[in-house]
Order: sequence, then structure tokens, then C-alpha cells
Amino acid sequence: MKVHKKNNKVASITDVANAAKTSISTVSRYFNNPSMVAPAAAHRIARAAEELSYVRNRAAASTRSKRSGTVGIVIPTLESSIFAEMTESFSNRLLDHDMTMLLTPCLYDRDIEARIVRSFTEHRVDSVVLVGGDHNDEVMELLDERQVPALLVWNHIAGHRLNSIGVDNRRIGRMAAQHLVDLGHRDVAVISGLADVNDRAAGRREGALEILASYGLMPKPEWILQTPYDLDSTKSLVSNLLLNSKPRPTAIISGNDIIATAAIWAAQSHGLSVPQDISVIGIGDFKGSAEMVPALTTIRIPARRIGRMAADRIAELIIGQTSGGGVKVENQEVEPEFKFRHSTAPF
Amino acid sequence: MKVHKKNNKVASITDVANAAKTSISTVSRYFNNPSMVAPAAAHRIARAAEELSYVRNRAAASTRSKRSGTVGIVIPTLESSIFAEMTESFSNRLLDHDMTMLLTPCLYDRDIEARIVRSFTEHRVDSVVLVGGDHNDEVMELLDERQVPALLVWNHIAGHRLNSIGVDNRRIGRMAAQHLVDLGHRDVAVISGLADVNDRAAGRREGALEILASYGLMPKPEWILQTPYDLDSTKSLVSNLLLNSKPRPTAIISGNDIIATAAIWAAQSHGLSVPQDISVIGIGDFKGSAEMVPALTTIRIPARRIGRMAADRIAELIIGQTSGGGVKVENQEVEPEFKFRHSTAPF
DNA sequence: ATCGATTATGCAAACGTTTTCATAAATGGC
DNA sequence: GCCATTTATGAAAACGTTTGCATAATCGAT
Repeated sequence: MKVHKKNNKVASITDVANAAKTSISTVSRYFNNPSMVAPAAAHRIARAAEELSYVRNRAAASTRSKRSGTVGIVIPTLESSIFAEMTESFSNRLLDHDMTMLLTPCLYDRDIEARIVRSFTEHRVDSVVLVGGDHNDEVMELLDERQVPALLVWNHIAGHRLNSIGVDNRRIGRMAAQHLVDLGHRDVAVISGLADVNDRAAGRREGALEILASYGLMPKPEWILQTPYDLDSTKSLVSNLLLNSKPRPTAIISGNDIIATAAIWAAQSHGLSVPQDISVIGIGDFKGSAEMVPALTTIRIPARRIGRMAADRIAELIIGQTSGGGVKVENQEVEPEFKFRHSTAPF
Repeated sequence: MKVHKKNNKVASITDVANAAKTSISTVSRYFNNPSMVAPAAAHRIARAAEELSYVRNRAAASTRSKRSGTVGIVIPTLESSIFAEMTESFSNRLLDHDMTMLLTPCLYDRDIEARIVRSFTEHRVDSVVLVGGDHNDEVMELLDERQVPALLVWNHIAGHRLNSIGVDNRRIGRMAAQHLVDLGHRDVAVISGLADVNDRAAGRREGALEILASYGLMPKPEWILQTPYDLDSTKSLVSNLLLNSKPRPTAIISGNDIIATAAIWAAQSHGLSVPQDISVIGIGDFKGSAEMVPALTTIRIPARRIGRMAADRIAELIIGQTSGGGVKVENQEVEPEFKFRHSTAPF
């Protein structure tokens, strides 16, 4: 019976070094910087590692090297696929950079977000990604003190002290409103997400109202509504709106595609057809928005692109930080794209 | 100028110990087992930690303690919200157990899954959660060799050597078929997910066909279709089916709610109404299925419950493992629930 | 006061790596 | 062949913790 390693424990770098008749330094170099080790040694190490089914311990490595190879991202929700596309492309791209993602939803709650970021820092993530620009002081302090490179996504925030990549939500709100005005609508309702916990929602609403006001079309207060991004509560909210307005709005600007979908369903369930009886425009262009009946007119936010850009930017930030020369803060705007489909029509 | 810590580096446990005039052992105990330290010392430590904005280093801790406080979960996709509810409740519950989740989507690709699991083990996760029962040999070996407690979710797999929590997909398939047969349908099409990369899809399809066959209602081959869980490709698949069948099927069994939704949209876009012209049944009861028009008849998989159960089970497995007394493998089945809504009607 | 038990603490070894520094071996230009 | 590089290696310190062991302090009962 051949003894491979110290009894029943999992193999460590030392075991591999012994088996390969070399030093642990060389084994370490083999894994981190293969070009530094001679072919013969490399071969022996590869064999030994295979033989012992060695798996390197990144947690241990991070104590000395300061890099854990993980990046933490907190998103408001996993549900409703709002952030799914971005997160998915982000994660894929991150894999290419040989990093692992710690993903946790915070349910649109800033305190939970803070708790999560704290737990991320305990695990010494190399970087943190956050959605939007509105965060607890505690989060900001933590990131600051520990000098964790951070990136804000989804929102373009000109002049923010943290890096950001995203869209200009006010502008998107304006685009949506302009479209409806151009179509001849004068009675339009604005249904946004929860503006006080969600700066994206707030921006879009402001943009929409700005345009409407500029045409003297400011909706009456009962037509400016807020709702969580949630199909069921939004559907009943819109149902009420539709039932209780004597002259109904002829168009609805929705804070995102979820709200738009719920609005369309609310209309349909009351026998109204979209867009003949009422026009609905969304924001986001989520999966399925183009396929639904009627296909949703919306303003596309290029989620996958944001995800990829974020991963690449993270890589930059991290190498910039370890190499000492601080990378300067950048706020990148990505362009939204108007998608005229079948849920809006001239009035 | 008061020197708090070794210059500009972040505070370590040693700095806290010095500031609190105690030993690092005591500080360590304060964080891991507060009851072991005297109130006076505890107070000094709390103050010092606060003062220095100390954040403990879990990565370093895990080298000695063997527990990293992380669990890795790989899911097929983040999109289409299939697993969103489960993952979200899982993550919340995990937070209660003071653990952090590493989540990565594998895009229904077993090789990517293997790569992710490997990266998880490099980070020394305390446990791994996988969806379904079908995995690479490499994954199984890895989990085995390193004795990582693992849990399979979504699928109930009687007699699997790994723990599992989930539903019996064959049974669900049978329920769906039985419902349509009971309604008097004789011409039913079965559109499942990709059965060869997805054991859930395979199980459901088998169950459905089993019932159909038992009534002598086995669909012709052109009516037994597979498709990725994807709104656009499924919609065009169903469009073709509807256009090209001379007698059309009067009902469609869909592998999940995504497929059902796409099927309904396909029908609607050809001027057919659901359920008058064609009945459609889904599986899953995802968010929004109850709100769409028509509300979707489906078989609910209690995703949130699975998520919570999984987190609790993980906690058990981990303490069971560290306390030495191996926890025995358990395969728990959770009950699906039939939801009769408005997308199916008697023929 | 004394003893035994309990509680709280500190010391130092261990965990599995990376990395600095020094040295040995190989290479190349002449 | 000789010296100056270059390349590959190893020894040992460091990283920030946890934990086993030993000791000191406190306490309660006699």
C-alpha cells in the first residue's frame, strides 16, 4: 500500500510538492504562473496533482496574496428577470477572468444590502458591484475604508465618486413620454416603480413628467402612481385606475416592462384592447417583451452589454489596484434604444 | 497623533487585541463565541473593533477552522425566473444561518457546471447545491473525494446517493395529462424542455406520455416536441405546429410555464383564443402565471419552500459534518399543487 | 482560610498558501 | 572555455486566523 498523502486528509500543496519531488514554491508557481517553471518539473507536478486530486485552496492563498478571486454583487431581486440578463452575462465574463461571483439579492432593502456588503468584505472580495447609486452610508464607508474597488451598474451617474456604467434614466423617461406625445396622446398616466427606494424609477418618472409638463400635459395626481415591480400588485393598481377614471387615460407610461405587462393584462381583463383602446409603453425590453401579444413598445436597456462591460471594468479596477497605480473613476453611459412595436398607436 | 494600527493597512485581529489590551485568542473568541469572554473584555474589544473599523477575515479564518461560511449553488439559468424564487428564498434563509451564497448560472451546460463546482471547491465552500440529478462524473468525483456535503434540489430522486429535495416530475407530467384527458381532449400535443440536458423535462414528458398512452391517446411524433425554455424560440415552434397541423391539437401540455406562455402567445398571434380554440396547461406556477390573460392553468412547484428547506438542510449537513457524526442521506419529496385557472377548458 | 471546581485568559502551534531573497544551474557571446 | 546573464529552484517568513493546552483568576462550599 502506497501512501500518497498524510492519511485521509485532502492533499495540500505540500503533499503535491513531496510527490513531485520539488518544493512548494515551485508548485505554487506552477499554478499561478506556469511559464516560470521548467517543463520537466511542470510535468511532474501536473502528474502529482492529478494523482492526489489536489485542489488548490484559494481561501488560504488569499491570506498572503491579498487577492481572493471573488467579486461580490448585490442586486435588488432575482425575480422578474430584471437583472437576470445583466447578471448572467456578467458572471460569464467574470469566469473568463478566472474569478468567482458572490451574488446576493437584497430585496430593494438598503439595510439588507449593507449587511450583505459587510459579509462580502469579511470574505475579502476583490471588488463589489452595486445596482444604482443610492446606498447606505455604512456601505460607502466600508468600501472607502477598505479601499475595495466598487462599481455601480445600471445607472449612469455623472460625477459620482464611484465608477458607474449604465443608462441615463431621466433621458429614458423623456423618450417614453415624447413617443406618446408624438402619437397624439394627451391623457397619459405615469406608473413608476417605488421612487423612494429606487433611483432608477425616480429618474424615469422625473424625465417623463418633465416632457409631459413641457407640453402642458401634466397628469393629474391620481394618474401619477407608484408600485413595486410586481405583476400582481401592479395589475390590481392599474385595474383600479382603469375602473375609476371617468375619462380614462389613453396611454400609460410604465416604469419598466413588468409594469407595462401588468398594465396590458389589467386592460385586457377588463375587455379593453391594447393599443386600440389604450396605449402602453414599457422600459427595459426584457426577455419576452417582443413576443407577447401585443408586442411591447419599449425602450431597450442593453443589459447584457452592461454586464460584460462591468466584468471587464472590474478586472481593470482590480489589476489597477494591485499594481498600485490607482485607476481613475469613470462614469460610462450606455445608450438606450427605442423599440416601436405594437402596444402603442396613434390616438 | 495617535497611532491606531500599523500605518495604512486595514486592521487585523492583532491590532484589535492590542487596542483592547487583550490577546488575539480572546478577540477571536469574542467574535465566534461571545459567551466565552468576560463582559469587561467584550466591551473593550467591541470598542476597539469599532474604533479601528475592524472587519474579520473569514478567508483567513477558514484555513484553520475548515469552515468558510459559504455555500455554492449552481443553477441552469438566472433568466426566465424559473429558479429565481427558489434561489431567493434559499439565499435569505442562508443569511439567517450566517452563511454567504456563491451563485453561478451554468446555462444548462454540464461542463460549465463542472468548472463552476471546481471553482467552488477551490474556494472551499462548506457545501454545494445543484439542480436536478444529472451531473458530470467529474462533479460527482470532486464532491466525493473532498467530502463536500451536497444537496440536489428541484427534483425528488428516490434512492440517489446525494441528498435531494424536490418534486416528482413524472408524477407532475401525469397530473397535467390527466387533467386534459378528464376535460375530454383527445388530440393533445406535448411540448417539453430539452429532455437530454434536463432530467426534469424528461421526467415530465415521460409522465405525460404515459397517461396519454394509457388512454390510447399517444400523440403522433410531430406533436411531441422539445424546445429550450425560451419565449421566442418556443413561440415560433408552436406557431409552426399550429399552422402545419391539419386537424390542430385541441390542447397542449407544456413542460413549464415559460413554454405555456409562449404557446398561448403563439395561438393568440394567429387569432386563436385560449381556451376556446385550444387549451394550454403549464408546469411550475411562476410569478405572473396567475395574472396573465387568460390566467394559466398549471401545476405549482413550491419553489420558495424548496429554497427554505434546502437552506435548513444545508445547515444540518454542515454541522453534522463538522461534529463528526455523518448525517445520513435523505431524499425529500415536496408536493406539487394543481391550479385550475382559465387556460384550459372542456373540449 | 482552604480546597476544588469553574471561568477567563494567553501562548504558541497550526492552517495552506504566496512571495522575497539567495543560490544553483543553464545559456550565450566572445 | 570563461564570464555575464538569464532561468529555475528552494528556504523561510509572512498572511490573519483558530484552537489545544496550560495557567491564572474567581467563586462557592466547607
